[in-house]
Amino acid sequence: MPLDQLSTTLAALADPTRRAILARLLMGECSVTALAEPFDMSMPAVSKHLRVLERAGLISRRRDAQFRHCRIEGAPLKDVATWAERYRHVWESRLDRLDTYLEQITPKNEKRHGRQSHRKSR
Amino acid sequence: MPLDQLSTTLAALADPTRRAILARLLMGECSVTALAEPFDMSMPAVSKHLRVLERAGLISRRRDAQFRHCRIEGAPLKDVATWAERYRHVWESRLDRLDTYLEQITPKNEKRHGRQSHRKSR
DNA sequence: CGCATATAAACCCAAGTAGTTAATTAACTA
DNA sequence: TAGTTAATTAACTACTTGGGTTTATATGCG
Repeated sequence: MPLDQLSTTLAALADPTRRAILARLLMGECSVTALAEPFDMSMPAVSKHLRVLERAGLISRRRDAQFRHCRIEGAPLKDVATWAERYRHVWESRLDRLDTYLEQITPKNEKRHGRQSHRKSR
Repeated sequence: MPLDQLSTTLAALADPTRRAILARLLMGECSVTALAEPFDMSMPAVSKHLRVLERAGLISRRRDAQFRHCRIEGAPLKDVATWAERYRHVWESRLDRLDTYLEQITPKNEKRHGRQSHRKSR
């Protein structure tokens, strides 16, 4: 039930066809037919993917005669990058145990971080 | 249909509950019960979210007595950040090149059809 | 052993998604 | 005006997902 913007964006990106469409749009605007060409898929299927991308704000469309030209929009991608950056230290640190990281920010706490009062027995 | 790793990761992240779980794990390892506490949701529901996160490689679990401690894993998040970086110039360049391209194919009396205008004088 | 706690598994259900083909709208062209 | 092309909408099927309950399993303790 992704109601928030970031969830909508990530859901839209969680499909290889849609990411391929975005990659194609990196080269410039494109009509729907041209976008559909690389895929072994009917036009309506591509059209639905485009609607998902548009709803997520990842593309915009404009009419040009009988064509609809699609264009990539960067803002939601920036949100994704910004969100992921929060976790940079997780993949950059060589720590085997995040406990060590925790101790850096809460030095006096010897307990585990759960709020339950059970003590470990080993 | 996400068979590839990145699609699986993005699908797992496209849920606010699961992102909240990851944010919580940023503070350190945590039992399932402690992770579930902030959510108005049954334990099995949380357990399912954890399974999705684990399948995506975003967390790992270890048994500790009757507890399962969850730990965040950074590698898939790095993949997301790396993927998004490909599009950095899209959100940083304010689409100068695409504007130029647009002007080539449509004279300046064309009308925007949908969203906010990215047209700017520069 | 018997009970409590922690978590997972199995099953149901409603809603969403991804694809299809067929029909429809919109715009150009002759 | 009719015909062609571009793209979307409609109607349908199959599958997945996120939630719920209920049941099962594993561990620790008295």
